[in-house]
Amino acid sequence: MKSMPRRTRHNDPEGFRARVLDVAADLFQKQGYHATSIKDIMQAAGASGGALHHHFPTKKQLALAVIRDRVAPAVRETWIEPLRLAPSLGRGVGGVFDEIIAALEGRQAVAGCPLNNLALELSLTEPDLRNAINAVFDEWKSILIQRLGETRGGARLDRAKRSEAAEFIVAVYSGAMTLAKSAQSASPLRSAASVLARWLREREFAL
Amino acid sequence: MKSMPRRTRHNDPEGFRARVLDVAADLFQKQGYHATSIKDIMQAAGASGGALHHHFPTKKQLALAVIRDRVAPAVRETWIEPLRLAPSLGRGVGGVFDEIIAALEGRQAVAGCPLNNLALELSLTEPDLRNAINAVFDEWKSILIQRLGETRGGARLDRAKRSEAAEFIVAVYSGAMTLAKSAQSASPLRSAASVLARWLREREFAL
DNA sequence: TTGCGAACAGACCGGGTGTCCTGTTTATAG
DNA sequence: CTATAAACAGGACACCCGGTCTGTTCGCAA
Repeated sequence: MKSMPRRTRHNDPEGFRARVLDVAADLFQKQGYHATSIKDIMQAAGASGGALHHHFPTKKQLALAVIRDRVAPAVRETWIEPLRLAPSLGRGVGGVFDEIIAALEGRQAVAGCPLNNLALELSLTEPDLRNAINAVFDEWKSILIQRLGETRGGARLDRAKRSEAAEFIVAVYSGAMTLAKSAQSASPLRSAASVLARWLREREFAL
Repeated sequence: MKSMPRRTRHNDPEGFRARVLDVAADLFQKQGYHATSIKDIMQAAGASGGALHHHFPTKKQLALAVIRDRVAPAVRETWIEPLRLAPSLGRGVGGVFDEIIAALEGRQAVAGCPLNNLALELSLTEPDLRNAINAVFDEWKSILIQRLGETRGGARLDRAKRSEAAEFIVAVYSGAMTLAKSAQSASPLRSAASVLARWLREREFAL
């Protein structure tokens, strides 16, 4: 059990861990996993090699923690929860796209979806990381399948067809973000959002 | 001008260059750019350091050549040309998906789309490579826009809307391939193909 | 045949990689 | 207060990275 918080504390493993994960998640997204050295992370986080190694024995384990404790929560926060709380699926999907596009226009560079980035760089060579990444995609798909079932059009479909539609929505977003990163522009996301919204309406998946 | 081909030739710059590009394209796709060392390439191609450096002074220039001389032609061969020659856009898109899915099932691992892989790993940090990658995406979009204009549904759209639809198709494929690589399964591609085919039909983009 | 530049071989370099190890400090339980 | 383990510091480690350098061989043209 944790003791009461002390005013003056020098050893702060949780704070340290959080700082390192923040920095690593940021650098992994901006530079990629292999292009980021642990020295980069040490310097950006103000961490010593010993401390880093104490909390994350290997770079791979650090990446796993980044996926579990940073990337997955980020997807939940920007996609899954808004989808769960939205009044309708159409509003939910549209709202998420709008949020992401708005956030993108505030920045000067399009870094892409962190889940996509790590998925393409690591899923083929690192099975452990692939599983962790895949779990997030599945969670994402699940909420879409669920909410799809509540729509007029979705109610007409069996589970397999609903799964198809959910996968399709995720694919549209992932692909549009890939194009956006390559073009360094939010425009592909706007296109995708517009076409996808119409698709949802026409198939009666919107409400 | 090239001279007549000799029987016994020891210096074979074109053959050497082709071998290196083949090997590099393969390793870049299977392991990623940063995870592939030039030593890996030397060993797999049976090339000496001096020869490699003579043809490709830096790793980045090798990557650029891989994109221009291997990745771009691959996209042209698997996507652009079939699209150009297809009797209709719907047949074209459907046929390409079928081909890719069939090719995937022959392999034991899903390595993903080489253009996607390189785009996400390099486009943010290497502007030169990003431009080369982006050019391929544009070429891909162009043929889609052109053929879209020949369809009943596409003829009703202005250039901007046609561009939106073209970007959408590319995004669906890219995203589905990302999911396929992450899941190590062709199933997301099958889902995407099915939903996309219906979308093309309903919007009268099929023929 | 000879001259010469392109094609290639292989050693070499400085710097960086991820990981480990030896200490030292800190917090807490007894 | 003392014992003990966790939290941290920082250097050492062996290896590998991308790139360069010098030297040799080849092909062709004069």
